[in-house]
Amino acid sequence: MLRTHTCGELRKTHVGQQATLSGWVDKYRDHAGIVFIDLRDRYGKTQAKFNLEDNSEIQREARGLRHEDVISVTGEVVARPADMVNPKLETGEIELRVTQLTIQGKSATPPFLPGGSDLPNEEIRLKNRVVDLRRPELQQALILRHKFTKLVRDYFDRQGFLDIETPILGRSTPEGARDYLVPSRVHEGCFYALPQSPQIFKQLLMCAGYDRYMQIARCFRDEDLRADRQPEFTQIDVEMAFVQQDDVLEVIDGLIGETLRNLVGIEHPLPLPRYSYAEVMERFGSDKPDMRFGMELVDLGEIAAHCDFGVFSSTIQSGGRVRGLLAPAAADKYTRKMIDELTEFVKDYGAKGLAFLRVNENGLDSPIAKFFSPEDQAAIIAKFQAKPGDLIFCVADSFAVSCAALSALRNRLGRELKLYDPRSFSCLWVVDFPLLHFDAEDNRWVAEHHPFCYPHPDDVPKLDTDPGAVRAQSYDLVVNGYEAASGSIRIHDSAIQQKVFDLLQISPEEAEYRFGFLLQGLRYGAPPHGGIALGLDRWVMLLCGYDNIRDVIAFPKTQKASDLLSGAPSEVDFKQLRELHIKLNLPE
RNA sequence: GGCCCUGUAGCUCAAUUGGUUAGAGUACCGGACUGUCGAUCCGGUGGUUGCGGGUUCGAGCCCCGUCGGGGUCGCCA
Repeated sequence: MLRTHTCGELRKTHVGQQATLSGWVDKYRDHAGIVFIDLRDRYGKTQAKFNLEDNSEIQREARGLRHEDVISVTGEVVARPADMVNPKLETGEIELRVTQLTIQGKSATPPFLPGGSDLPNEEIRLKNRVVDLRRPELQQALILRHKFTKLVRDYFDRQGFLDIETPILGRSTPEGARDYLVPSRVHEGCFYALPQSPQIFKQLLMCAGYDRYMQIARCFRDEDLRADRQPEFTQIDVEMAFVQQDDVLEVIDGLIGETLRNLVGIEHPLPLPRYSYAEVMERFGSDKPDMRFGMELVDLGEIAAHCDFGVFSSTIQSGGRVRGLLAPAAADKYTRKMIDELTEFVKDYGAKGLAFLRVNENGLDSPIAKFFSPEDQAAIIAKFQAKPGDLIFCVADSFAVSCAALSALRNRLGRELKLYDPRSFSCLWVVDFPLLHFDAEDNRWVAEHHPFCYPHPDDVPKLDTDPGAVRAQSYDLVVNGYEAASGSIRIHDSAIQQKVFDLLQISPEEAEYRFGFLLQGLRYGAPPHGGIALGLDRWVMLLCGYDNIRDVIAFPKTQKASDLLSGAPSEVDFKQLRELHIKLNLPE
């Protein structure tokens, strides 16, 4: 071994022992007669000391060491003089008095220093990912990711789940996200699709009798990226047979409890609270509300309907909603200019404007206050339970727009007003999603989750009469405002499946052509089953307290889905294309 | 596809708002220094201001286009 200990390991108890450490030169301090090297590996840092009197040859060599050189050093672990202890280092009570030095790998001048305080921009970091990955923050994130996946596998193993792999090269299925396609050499003109999720395969495994399945599965979706979305990402994929919705939620409750307890030391109350989709949309305007703080939406419909403010009253008349939220003690914190900025912000979500009301000792102070009678002003204050110094924002629009605008505003205000501890966790289930929504553009019903999602038993009759009111047996796990998992009970009854296909305007022939292999699986004795998938990258991001998943992925892609390190995607040889029967037809 | 932010030395940033030779810290190179830990001190190298046009006596700064990076809306069953 080229080391006897790691760079995070040595303590006062090792004093007097011989030790060999290997690692990267994090910092060097050259005093001519004495040279200090902070040697770094993923376990920590240890100071190596090269004294002229100990060995002049090695000491001279040490003076040539530079950042990121890889070296091995051997010597005696010695206690530092009391006034030379470095409390910032775990190993700060000792140092290694070096008598042997091997330069294992000299480094070219690095583009930036992993130990530096100024972080370069992300483009530089991604192009030089090897250097970036040496940063302790990134190393800790990947270590936590490992601990999480291990905890997940152990948890499901204890519960009797089998880890089974499913194909990466699959069949393109319609609906859902855009597929990544892989051309077939053997089958001219045919393509595989990379899985958006192992959805159909895990259902087939249920039909095949593997009644508890889990997999940490890579998924691919060719859609635009976000801070929490990569084109390839990892799901903790779970499916269970002979279960109902409560059974799935219970298993996941246990996993979440164990995860938060073991990885971040938080006892989250269990079972996780459950809210209906209708309730969270009404109270928070979002199907993934951040419950670390309150600031619930308040309905002003009654007052708006009869007030003199035309924007409000006409919205109510045309079937829209007037709702608002209260920013506590924010009246002085938001100047008119800042409120104008918030108005622009909500316009991104379709709102046409943002009304605001400052609450003071005398009532409401606002350009629109004059439209409200003293009684209505008092009623508004009462509804919001407003106190002097508070600031009320209102949006008048369709239900959908008021939800989108106010929930975005709520998240922003919660963050800006520091209404919650960013290290805290708030997890909840959202259940009873609608099964379908009507796509006005295409003039048809579209599955909210996916076409195999079982309707709520009480709502099955409504499939014929009022499809929009049918609830699904589907559920999302929401953590700090992120969709952290999503799943459903699946249809295993071919008559109901047919009914859903009918609503989705998928003909029997088309269904057979597109999902024949699933329908065939369901035909030969299908058990009731359901499952869920957790977004692994998002979970690790949340556990780390980060706000983008690139910092928990070793080699992530940019917003344009390219890998700046390897240069993917790239052009390929004409020969490769010819073998695949592909002719390029590029835009001008 | 839309909107917003961004690109100046290897890296992090500045440049008195259009004005002379684009600066600083750090890294790198050379020198001094035997207890530093953001070592210190002295000196030095380093720039097609992402790229291409335009306006102007004059552009890092203004305009148009384009490329890269980030955020977001649409999109993501």
